[in-house]
Amino acid sequence: MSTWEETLSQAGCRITESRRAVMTVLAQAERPLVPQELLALGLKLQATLSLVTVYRSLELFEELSLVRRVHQDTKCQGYLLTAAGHRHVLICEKCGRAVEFPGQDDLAALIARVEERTGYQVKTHWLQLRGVCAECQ
Amino acid sequence: MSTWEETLSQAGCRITESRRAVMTVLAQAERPLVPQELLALGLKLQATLSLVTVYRSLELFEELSLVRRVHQDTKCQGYLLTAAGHRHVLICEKCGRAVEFPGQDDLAALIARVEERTGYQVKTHWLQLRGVCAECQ
DNA sequence: TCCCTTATTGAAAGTAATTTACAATAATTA
DNA sequence: TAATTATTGTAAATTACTTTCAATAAGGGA
Repeated sequence: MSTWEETLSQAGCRITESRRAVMTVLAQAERPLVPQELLALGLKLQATLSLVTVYRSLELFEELSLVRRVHQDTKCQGYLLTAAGHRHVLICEKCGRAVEFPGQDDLAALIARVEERTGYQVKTHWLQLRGVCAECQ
Repeated sequence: MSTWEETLSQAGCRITESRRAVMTVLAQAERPLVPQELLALGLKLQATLSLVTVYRSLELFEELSLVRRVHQDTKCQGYLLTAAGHRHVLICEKCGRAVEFPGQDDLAALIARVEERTGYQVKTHWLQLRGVCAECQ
């Protein structure tokens, strides 16, 4: 039983073929995928998969922090598997390939300074880099 | 003639009542607004304003860097006036109020390290913080 | 100041994205 | 294995956004 299946079980959710298909596609993807893409790829694994189920699966996975939403300048909506302990995303603007990297400590000082300046209490942060990957350069 | 009007003129665009209404609403807002909200508030200033024009104005303003798009967890698409020289946004998760802050230098070291590790060449970055503002604490 | 050019606008229709309703199906637990 | 009920797919509904096109109004020049 893989990690995500345990997470689902513990949350009282069922492990279905549809969810398995969506998860498998996400696990094999190396760039953020939109619901339509997930459907197209997922259909190869689960012939009866529907777009509605893709949306519902993503909603559930996101709640359980198994998946993260990646935003882009114009269109938002790309989903990526959450790599444990890694928080930030770097996307290639040519091929779309995404890698995650840690970077919490680097931001600690910045966040402390911002809190002091603004009076806000910072709860979460969200950093996304965009560039060109080694192969596309 | 205000700054944004000059920017528009120099780009060969006309200063219209509709654009003025959208800009005025944005200037008075202290949190990111979605197109629908901009329409509702803008109608008080320009009775014939339409949603289509709100979309088109935002598109133009964004091209000219007068306005920036802010992304939120679920709903994407919120627009905020660009504060000159400031790059990052901090949003209160209770009242939605947003403040901007500089923070380029802080990230330079992080970005350099990520480039080295991943082989990517980082072009742009995008940082958004979420927390609770002084009044909502 | 008035006219002329043409960028800009709103209405309406079109397309795409996302959500909801509901009966049928399949995952789990006893 | 049977019973319970979460989950699914279909279809329809809603929302978000874009395009078309004729009417309007901004602003440069007479």
